[in-house]
Amino acid sequence: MEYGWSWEQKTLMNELIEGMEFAKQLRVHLGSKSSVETSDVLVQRILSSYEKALLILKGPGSGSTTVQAQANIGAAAAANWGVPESPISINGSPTSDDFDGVFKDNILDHQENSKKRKTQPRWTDKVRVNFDSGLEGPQEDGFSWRKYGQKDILAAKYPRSYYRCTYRNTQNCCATKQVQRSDEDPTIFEVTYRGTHTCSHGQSVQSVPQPPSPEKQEKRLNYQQQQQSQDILSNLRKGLSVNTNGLDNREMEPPFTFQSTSFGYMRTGDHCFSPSMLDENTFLGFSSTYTSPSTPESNYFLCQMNSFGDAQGFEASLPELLTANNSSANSPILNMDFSLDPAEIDPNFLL
DNA sequence: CACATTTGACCCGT
DNA sequence: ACGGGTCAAATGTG
Repeated sequence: MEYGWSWEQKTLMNELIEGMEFAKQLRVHLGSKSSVETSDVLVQRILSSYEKALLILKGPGSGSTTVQAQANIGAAAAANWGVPESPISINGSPTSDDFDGVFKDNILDHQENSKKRKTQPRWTDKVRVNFDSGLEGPQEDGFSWRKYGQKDILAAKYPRSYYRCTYRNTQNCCATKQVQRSDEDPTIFEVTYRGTHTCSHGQSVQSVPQPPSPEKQEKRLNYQQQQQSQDILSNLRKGLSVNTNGLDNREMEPPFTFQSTSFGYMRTGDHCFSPSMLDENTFLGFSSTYTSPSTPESNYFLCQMNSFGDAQGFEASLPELLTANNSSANSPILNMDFSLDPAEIDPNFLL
């Protein structure tokens, strides 16, 4: 659908430009040693913009994709185990059908849901958990998921967990995901996403305050965002080094929630890039929007790129990657003429 | 109290 | 009929 593409392009363009602007502002602010709060806000806005842009690029894709990442898992007390998440798995453009399914079918009724299930975009990521490393607690990808079921799968050794967006009811956000631990390699989790988020929460944490809402979840999110801000800055100052603490490695139900952030992913077979490759000291595994208040410490995914040509991402510098991205992208969106000059971005600008 | 998780039951597609 | 996916009451948590 051309209309769809046009809309996506516009939105993507805006997000990228916005993100770049915020990045520039942040650099200025950092240079002038402005307040932590200002930097904090800017960081959030940057990440928000890029994540939204990537979300657009991600699209539903077709078929399954594979992403492997090493997550630093921390021990968590709760019995709920989190899941590796990769909300931003760039996988080309969505089909119009996919988007129609997501944006139009908001009526929650069983038959509609069944119908929707078929038309919703769906993609799978594989995330590897590094059990040697630790994770303090649940981490999320910026989306807020709520577990609504668990099922033993016939052919699978481990149960499959079902999650849906927390804001399904309040915002008709029908995104869901399934998490299945791999039989062969228990450190790998296959996360199947269905639908895209239409909610205004989670990944797209806006610098603009959430619209005043009577819903209690809003309050909670605000608190979480504050936590995020603190964590983000904290991590930035620490150079975002990987945090690894003990992990309670349970057989069936890892008591952790970990996440791969939208920055930590790339999907196999795609020509897209992962922002986490931009600078392993700054962006790598940087969760800009995790919403769990229980996870002050971040855990990061060290992505093992399965693709991006030769999986050399970690060695590449930001400018190189940006150049590569521009040249390798065959997405019309990426070919848009926005003046992203690699030289303008200091790979360490966030440090 | 308000949220999330657990888990058995139910629904639906194959 | 079977298995995967979802619902919803019970339960847990802060």
